[in-house]
Amino acid sequence: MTLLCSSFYQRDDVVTIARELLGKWLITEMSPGLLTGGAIIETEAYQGITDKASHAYGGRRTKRTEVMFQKGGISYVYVCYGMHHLLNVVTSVEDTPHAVLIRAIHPIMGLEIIQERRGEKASFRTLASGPGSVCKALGITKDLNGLSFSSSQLRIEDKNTRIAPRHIKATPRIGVGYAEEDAKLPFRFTIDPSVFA
DNA sequence: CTGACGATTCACT
DNA sequence: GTGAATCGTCAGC
Repeated sequence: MTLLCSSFYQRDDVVTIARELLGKWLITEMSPGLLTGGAIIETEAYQGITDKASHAYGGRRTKRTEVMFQKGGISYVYVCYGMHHLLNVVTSVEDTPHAVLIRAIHPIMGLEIIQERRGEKASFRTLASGPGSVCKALGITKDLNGLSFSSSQLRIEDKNTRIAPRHIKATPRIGVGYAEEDAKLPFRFTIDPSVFA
């Protein structure tokens, strides 16, 4: 296993980072030995203060968004609709609040635990197929906000899975209709899970 | 202190 | 495809 180094996260081009996170493994260990994780198959880039879809748009710096202004390589976890946790990867350098939303993973490790967390009814395909369900599947809550992605509890590993650019689809982001012209930007990146079959 | 709303999910039609 | 659930966050008073 290989952790990503700080120079991966601290680049300024969040769109490139969002593309390159595809195929990397996101892994949590919420209690000792209880590993759950899988390969990232969907991401969205949020381009800091100039992006109307971003929580940091216009340089808005609040208690919640503070962690986005820190150095890249840590998590930004927040609650949406009062019930879902969403996980972001903070990128770029200090005071440049770029972030990548992890929207879906292909579950690989700790499948029984993931199924238990998600409930019996969830099919394999939907175990971690949205940003809220990714967090539920991996046990991610606000407790992990601001944590490094090189932690034992929360980590991203490079398994050297090569994703050909032609397998990456770029489309507009989900649920950001309020962002006016920025809502149309092709900042959502997906790959087909069959890559891992 | 208050009101409005959201980077969503799920059950149901 | 539609609508309800549900509460932390933040701007404004």
